[in-house]
Amino acid sequence: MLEYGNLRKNLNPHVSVDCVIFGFDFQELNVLLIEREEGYIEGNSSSKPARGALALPGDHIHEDEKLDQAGARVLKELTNLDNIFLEQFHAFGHPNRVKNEADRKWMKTIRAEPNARVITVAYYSLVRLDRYNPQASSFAKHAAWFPVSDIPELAFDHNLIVMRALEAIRRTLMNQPIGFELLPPKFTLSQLRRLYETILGKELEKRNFRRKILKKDFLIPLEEKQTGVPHKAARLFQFDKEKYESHQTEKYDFTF
Amino acid sequence: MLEYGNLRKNLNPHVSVDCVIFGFDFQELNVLLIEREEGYIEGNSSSKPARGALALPGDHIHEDEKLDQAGARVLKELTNLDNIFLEQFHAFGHPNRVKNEADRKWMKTIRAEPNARVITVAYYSLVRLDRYNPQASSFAKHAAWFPVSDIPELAFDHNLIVMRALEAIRRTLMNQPIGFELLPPKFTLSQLRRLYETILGKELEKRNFRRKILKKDFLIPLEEKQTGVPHKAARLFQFDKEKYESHQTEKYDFTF
DNA sequence: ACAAAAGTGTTTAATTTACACCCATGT
DNA sequence: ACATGGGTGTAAATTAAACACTTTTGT
Repeated sequence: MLEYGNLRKNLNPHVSVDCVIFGFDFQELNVLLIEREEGYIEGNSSSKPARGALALPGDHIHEDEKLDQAGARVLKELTNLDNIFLEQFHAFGHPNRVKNEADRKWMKTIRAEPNARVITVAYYSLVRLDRYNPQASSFAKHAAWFPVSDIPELAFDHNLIVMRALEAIRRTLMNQPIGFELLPPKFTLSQLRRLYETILGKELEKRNFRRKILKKDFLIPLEEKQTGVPHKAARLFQFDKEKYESHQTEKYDFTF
Repeated sequence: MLEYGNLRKNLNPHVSVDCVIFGFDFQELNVLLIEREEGYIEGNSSSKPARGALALPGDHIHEDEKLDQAGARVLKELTNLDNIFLEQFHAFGHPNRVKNEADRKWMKTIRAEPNARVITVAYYSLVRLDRYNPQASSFAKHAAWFPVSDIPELAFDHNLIVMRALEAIRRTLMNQPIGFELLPPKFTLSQLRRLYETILGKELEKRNFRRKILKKDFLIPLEEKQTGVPHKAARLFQFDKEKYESHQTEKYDFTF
């Protein structure tokens, strides 16, 4: 259980982690943001968020905690999910990144050392929306999904962090099959393609995409089909992580 | 000028930067390591480095300094070079990363807070050996190049950091033309190919490499040739950064 | 003359691209 | 019946891979 505000012990006031949690609703790529409130957990969630009242989920690290653990803890506290894809992508440390007036005012209410310079280590995380249960966590009423195409103004340098996370996920998407982390275990090839199109911001030709991705040989075609759709039901596939990892082979190709 | 040891002010004892500085001598990829000595600068450089006496160049950040600035400062102090390729690739923060006995003993002699947990933000840097002048800096006699194929045991978690830097440079080498940062302004295609072969640890076919890299259209062929080589002199080329950046176009391709 | 690396082309296979129609399902 | 997305194949162009001999230079 979390102790909050100035009361928390074993907390390193100089280093934090922030998580850019992505979710895909088959239409858009979304980021989970929290509405910050005085007192961290308690507070009235009914008031409209003021300008800059939204932020990435994050926390200071504990003194005896690895960075990845801290990231996983933040994710767990917010979503109640374990074993979620989570990858560090950049550290942000501008000397004034937590020093603007609005942010400082808020920090004074919740931080032991509100004037300290804070370096943050940023992670991006991929969550299947069907796993995210807003009831599961005490933070839930403070968190909401925002489409990446329309992120509001955020606290600190969090808009920058979201942008960098997007760049990181786009880069990685083509080099590692991370897209599956955003889809349910069984999915259609069109859903997969739309995921790629959404993240890359680019249309992909249906037949060619299908051929390419199936050639990779880590997609297991199921006998199952979609149901309840007002058109021909699509075959469902499963991602075979084992197969991917065993077939994994270094490949070098100039892409510049 | 650097103030050292416990006397340094404005220094953040919780966060450091470390630089993995790569250099290419046309044979091997090398890393610049420093021999750590009590008192940081002063000390006898004639004694043999003891086990674990080598480390990556690094320093704590200053309170008013950006992370990238801190990295550039470390590089500058060690090599007297400005405007060098330098890229952050990972933050390391294991709670015990600076807590082993040998390391702690040494830290007590030079650090204001030897017991503090230190998160380090790691950079890799690419330096042309012809620019590195060992006379230029007061650290020079403490620094030496080591081939990446034979890195000795290093302080802290620096062996891990070097490994991760190598992975990062290999990944980036095929996606961005960073290799040129390791070569003199004028180079032959064989030198360029050997650079790629060395970093990737893999032979590349001469004619195909030549065709591929020339098609990229950012190599300017010069009228000049090599001299003093006991074989047919090769044509020299220059990398045209402007041209690269203008031709720069997003390209998506599955490489998994 | 010899050793050593430079420079050059072609053939074959694999991959990429562009493109259009019928099918199955729910309303 | 109609609207919606599912599913399929081919031809042409491009790119990748494999491969060997002649040239130039210093010793």
